[in-house]
Amino acid sequence: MTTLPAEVDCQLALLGGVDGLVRRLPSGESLASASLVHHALSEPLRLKIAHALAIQPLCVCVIRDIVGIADSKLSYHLNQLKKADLIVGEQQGSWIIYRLTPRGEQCMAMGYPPLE
Amino acid sequence: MTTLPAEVDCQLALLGGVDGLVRRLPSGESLASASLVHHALSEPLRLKIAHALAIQPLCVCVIRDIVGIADSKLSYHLNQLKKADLIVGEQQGSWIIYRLTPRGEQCMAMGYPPLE
DNA sequence: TACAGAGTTCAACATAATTTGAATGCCCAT
DNA sequence: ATGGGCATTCAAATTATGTTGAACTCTGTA
Repeated sequence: MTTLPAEVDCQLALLGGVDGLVRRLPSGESLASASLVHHALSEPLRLKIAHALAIQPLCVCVIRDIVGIADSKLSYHLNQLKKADLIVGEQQGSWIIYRLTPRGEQCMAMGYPPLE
Repeated sequence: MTTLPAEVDCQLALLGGVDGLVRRLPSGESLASASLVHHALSEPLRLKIAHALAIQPLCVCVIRDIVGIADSKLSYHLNQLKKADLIVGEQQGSWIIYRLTPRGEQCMAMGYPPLE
């Protein structure tokens, strides 16, 4: 009598048991960094903003027209995207123009997640 | 005097203004569905579990050994991944074996997000 | 039937994320 | 140097999410 289902036990043995499998997983830092990106895009509002910026750079007032929310709320969400290094804002005259960072471009270009 | 920064205004005009840009964005449903996936993977713990299941199907007790958390907490997070349609559990004898769904496979295979 | 192992569920609690509106900062034209 | 437009910041209130441990379900076995 084994202590695990055969299907699991057998494949796991080939990897070197639980330890072997664990060694093939991304590091804690990689997981933490990746989960920050997921978190930033886990709000439909922020995802929409990211998609809009994937089309072209935009100033805050146009983004506001696109998503239809109050300024302070928008600032909050732009900040979340900034913290994940997906967007940056650059002052131009009295406007601030947001655009995707290189990382943001890469992320948006992957077409992730795949459609259902 | 324009009411928008030239860079933004000019490109926006080519798309048909704000309306034109909005028409090129994913639908509300697409955004909602995509954000569910991001949300499910926005916790390092859940992301780790997804990576482990990308290597091979596993029963709950092995997943517990991998992530080192209490049963009830693990159940909660497995359930979050299930709700996003990334994993499924199948009873086999006294164990439940979790594996990635086709959608989960697709997502994990994309190597998203790209490394910093 | 009764028991043990494998997982889940539940409700109470703790923590974290989001919303709101008022106050503020910055830039530019007058 | 004042005013108006554009945008951010802050603290308070709300809501969403995650954690905990005890109770429960289900399966296989004696």
